[in-house]
Amino acid sequence: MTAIADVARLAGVSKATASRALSGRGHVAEETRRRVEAAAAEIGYIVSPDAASLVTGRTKNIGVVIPFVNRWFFGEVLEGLERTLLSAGYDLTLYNVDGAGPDRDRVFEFFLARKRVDAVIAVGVDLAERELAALERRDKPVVVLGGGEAGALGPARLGIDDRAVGQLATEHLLQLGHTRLVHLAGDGAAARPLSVQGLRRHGYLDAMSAAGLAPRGRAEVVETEMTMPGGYEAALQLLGQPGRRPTAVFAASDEVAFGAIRAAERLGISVPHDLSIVGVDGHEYAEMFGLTTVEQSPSGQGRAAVDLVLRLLGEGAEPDPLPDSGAPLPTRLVVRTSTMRAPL
Amino acid sequence: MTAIADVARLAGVSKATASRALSGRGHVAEETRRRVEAAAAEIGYIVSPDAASLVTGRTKNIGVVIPFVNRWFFGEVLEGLERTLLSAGYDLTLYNVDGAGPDRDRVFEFFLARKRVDAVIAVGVDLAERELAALERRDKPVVVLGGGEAGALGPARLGIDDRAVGQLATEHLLQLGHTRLVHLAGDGAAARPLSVQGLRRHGYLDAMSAAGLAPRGRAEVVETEMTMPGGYEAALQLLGQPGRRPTAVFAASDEVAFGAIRAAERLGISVPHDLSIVGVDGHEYAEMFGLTTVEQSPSGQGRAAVDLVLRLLGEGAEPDPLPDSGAPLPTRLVVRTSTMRAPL
DNA sequence: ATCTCGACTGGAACCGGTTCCATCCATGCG
DNA sequence: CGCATGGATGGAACCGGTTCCAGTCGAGAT
Repeated sequence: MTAIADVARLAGVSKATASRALSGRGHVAEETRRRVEAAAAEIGYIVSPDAASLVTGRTKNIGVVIPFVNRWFFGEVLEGLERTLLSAGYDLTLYNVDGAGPDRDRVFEFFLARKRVDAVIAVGVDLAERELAALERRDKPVVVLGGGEAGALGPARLGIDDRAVGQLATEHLLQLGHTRLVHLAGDGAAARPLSVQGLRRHGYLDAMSAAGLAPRGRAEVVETEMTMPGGYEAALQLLGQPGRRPTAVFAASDEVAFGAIRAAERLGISVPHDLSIVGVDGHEYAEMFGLTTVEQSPSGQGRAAVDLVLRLLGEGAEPDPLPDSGAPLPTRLVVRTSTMRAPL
Repeated sequence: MTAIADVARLAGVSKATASRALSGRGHVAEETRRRVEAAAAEIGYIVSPDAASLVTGRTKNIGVVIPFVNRWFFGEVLEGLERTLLSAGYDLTLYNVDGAGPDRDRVFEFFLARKRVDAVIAVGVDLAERELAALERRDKPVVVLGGGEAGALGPARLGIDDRAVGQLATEHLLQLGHTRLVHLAGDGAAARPLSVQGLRRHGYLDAMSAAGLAPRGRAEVVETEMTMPGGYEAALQLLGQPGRRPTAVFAASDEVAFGAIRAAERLGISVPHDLSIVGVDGHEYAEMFGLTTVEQSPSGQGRAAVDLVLRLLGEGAEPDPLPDSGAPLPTRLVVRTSTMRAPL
């Protein structure tokens, strides 16, 4: 119902002219345009995106692959993506994919391979060669946000410098005079050195050895799920044992740090007097917890990813070839009350 | 590239037959089907959803309108929706809309009005009359999950019985002998009695007056944002004042409860000895906090919403007209260590 | 042996737009 | 004044499928 032919008839013009008038492409007399627009408004006409994309080959729809929606970082990124895409007139189709498995294959080989999305933004997922190849074959631009090897060939990458983040957080603790540190790392930090958690761990180790600590890998690293309960359990374990406790903890994410703070309190260990804790993310709740953290802006990263993908799609009149590509997104240390000078 | 015509040519059949073979509609000889499928596989053919939906009128795509993605309940619902839709072969297009404003209008009047989604699932948003009408006019089924008036006309509704939840939580505290209760309600609980927070508040008030408490509205209700910092600030305020403190708090959500627990600890008030706290949601972190709560299953609700919407779209061979419609989704009280008998 | 029926297949219309191409016409210029 | 130029418009092809309709053919019924 209410196809463009109806609009054309009502306005007394041809389909071709109606299409030009409404889409703004090509030459249409000002008065004709007005007539067509009036006709369209009168019968409540809205273009069929299907029909349009069938011929233009563009869907104005971006596929987003994301492993979690319920972790703060990912949720923020998703919101940033959505808002930005929406205001650019794009739809966002969500694919919640984590780990491997048939579901994941189905997403890449069927859902994303169809002509329903113009491009793909992958947030915090390591794309397999095969998956990338499948997308490239249908030549869909891919933007990867977070994790992975920066500057590698293949898809456009975007993200903070996680290794620098690990260094920065660790150096903050070292400068406060701490020498007994522990890193609560994310699962798989050692096994996947190029993952977010792997890079943060690497930065931690760098800073430690630069400070002359832990020459033979004695710097402690404990891996745990990057959630609040993950941090809680790990810290309970770590701090509950008798013997020399660490005086400072670098948590791989703010959520882990929250859990650690709570565990410390539970054990009667005062933060920051007995234990300094630093996280990374700039979580919404960091202020409430008084958490010192390395802030990043996930929603800003979402925005940046959209800007990049739209540029790859040739939107926005191509202001420049491809600017500042490669430069990591900004982070900054925010000192609150969870860290202090080490006890003598 | 690689249209169905190519497949047909390669298999030596007509487009019509190729289409029938691949979609499984109509009669095709077994051997022909095999040939067509082999041809499709050989050239890596995948149907164009645009072309298909242009003629069938169905997009196999559902629009989801959700106000937050970064609150636990909503994130879980979203995951549930996504997983279920995916396995039914549907895409999920996300519209992150909260409050009012031009963005919201744009979503309803443009994005959702186009022929790009078959139906709409609205999670925790109050649809305006006008918005509903716009969708109905393009006859798109609408399923509303959470909030609003149950059993009302218009869109299909689905959700837990929030009033009963409020009652249940409150009765738990009353049964433990508490008489000085406070309800940490969500923003707008009093102003919008049919919202989730409004109904929970109502249930609380019901239980209180049934117990003979607060005959003249003396039952305390404090409104705050339904987040952890929201609960933290409100509880700090509430518990920090001198004078007779409440001995029990019913928090409108687990996140609020977590904030309240933390505030109490900060003030040196022991939970549960000095203060009992009960929440609602069954948050992933509830166990870690030892929080007594009224559990619901947001991801299960997402699943249920998808089932309902697919039934409205006439999928699944219509097993029954419309079963158990109207029955609220299940909840249950889970007692942990944040509540105990009132001090004498 | 003829008729009927139903499985199987191909031709062609159609979904709703966009865009190429040709035509028409009013101007600007030599 | 003739002609090139370019804006405005319409006709028609096309994007890639699905589906209606008609036709063929073999098997079972009469």
